[in-house]
Amino acid sequence: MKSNKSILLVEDDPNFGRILKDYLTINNYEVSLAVNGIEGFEKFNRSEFDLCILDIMMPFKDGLTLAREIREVNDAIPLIFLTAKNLKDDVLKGYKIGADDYLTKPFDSEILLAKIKSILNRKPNVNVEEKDVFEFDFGDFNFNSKLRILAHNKGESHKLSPKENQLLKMLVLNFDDLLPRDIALNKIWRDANYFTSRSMDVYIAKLRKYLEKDTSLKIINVHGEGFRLMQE
Amino acid sequence: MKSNKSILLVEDDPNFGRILKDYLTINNYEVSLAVNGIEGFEKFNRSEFDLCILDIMMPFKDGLTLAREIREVNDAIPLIFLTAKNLKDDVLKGYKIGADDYLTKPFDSEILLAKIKSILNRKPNVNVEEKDVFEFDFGDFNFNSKLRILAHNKGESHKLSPKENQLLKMLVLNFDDLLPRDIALNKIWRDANYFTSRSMDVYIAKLRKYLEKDTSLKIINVHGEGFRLMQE
DNA sequence: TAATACATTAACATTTCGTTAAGAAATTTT
DNA sequence: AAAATTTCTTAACGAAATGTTAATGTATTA
Repeated sequence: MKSNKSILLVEDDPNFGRILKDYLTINNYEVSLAVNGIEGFEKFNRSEFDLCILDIMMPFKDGLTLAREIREVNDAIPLIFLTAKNLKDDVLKGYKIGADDYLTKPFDSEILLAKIKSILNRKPNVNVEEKDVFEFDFGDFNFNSKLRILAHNKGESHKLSPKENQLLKMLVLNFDDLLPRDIALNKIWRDANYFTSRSMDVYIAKLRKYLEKDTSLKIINVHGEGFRLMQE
Repeated sequence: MKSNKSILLVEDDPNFGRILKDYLTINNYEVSLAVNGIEGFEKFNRSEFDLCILDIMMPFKDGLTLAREIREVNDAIPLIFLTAKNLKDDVLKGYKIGADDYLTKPFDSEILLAKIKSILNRKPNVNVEEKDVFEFDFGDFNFNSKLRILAHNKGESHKLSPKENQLLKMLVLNFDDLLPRDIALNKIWRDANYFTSRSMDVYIAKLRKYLEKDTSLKIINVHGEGFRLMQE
């Protein structure tokens, strides 16, 4: 029975890190401890984790930067931040990156445990089936979302910016179907409001410009709902 | 921005409740405020919410008891608890019931907002239950209510507005049967009065115009009752 | 036939979208 | 670390889509 969930703990204070690791281990989690953001990211890439607990204040690479890097690779894994008391800004930045929760040090270990359980219980591994496809052919294009390259059959290639890339990928994954605005906004911009919505429109316009080399492809708007990439 | 999420807020302090409700409303949530657990449970059962924020300390029926009742009916809806001081026991009880998060009063409103967004953005909790049917064939038409397209077999497609779309969907779901006026009004216009009724008439007229490409289809009026989509 | 309910068109108000451009912010190059 | 480049956000504004209401006429019922 390997039901033990594994946790990546990144904490620069060795004493505190050790104690916390032991506490979590006693409570049947498999814990990997890294002492800074750089080591944290290496460990993250080397194995699979169910949850990350990141101290925000760390030398070399802080927890927020690490979180951004992790999010680029994995947009689903739950993140919990540890922050010194009253650093509201850090907390909000954390949520903006896509944190699931935060705790202000010093915190109660039982509560951390409850949070971990709560977070892990509600996510029975959502993205299991979603094997990460990153190359697509549609219309006259070949699109590699890992290299962020959109190549036209008989034309030059185009490098895509991160946002262009994510948006196009979501459109392609929903080819001929609706990509709801809110879903794209919450996934790519991590917030759905007037401004992010305007920003998304700008990116739709950019993508339309790229795609117009194949006139059979269209990104059409469904008013009030979202966009649909289709071929006529 | 449409598709506002709705929140049930249960808080016995009327001043605080009012302020919090207003704050959330400004931030585009639809908030229903209840002043105690009893009223909270009634409201919960009367309509659909995306999230509940429950004060723990309340007269008559406290937040934890209310949460247990809610969980009996709905084991997925996110719950956030508000607790007065650091009443660790309450917090742990809350998580045991299946809370998603908690905040200790006084708390920062921006952080509450970030938490709400974080919880609501990991969406797949909500729509797991019923896969919505959204494609219909009737007469010479194919109707896709997700893309809001009404396509004629040998003719062009028609884009439908949200209200046209909802109304046609209700008619189709009641094909050959009566669609009562107030049912449609309450569902689509969220209110049944003289003006919404006139507006519905306008939309019935629009739909009739679309459907007249297939002369066998009719939307007939049942005087004083409603409408009936039928094929003769 | 009077009262009520329904049908249709058109004018208007509101919301959402598309696009360009300016300038922040981040990243890369020098 | 300064400069150049790329990426992203925000503003502005016109265009398009949507929704409401008024006005007027027609059908149904009592």
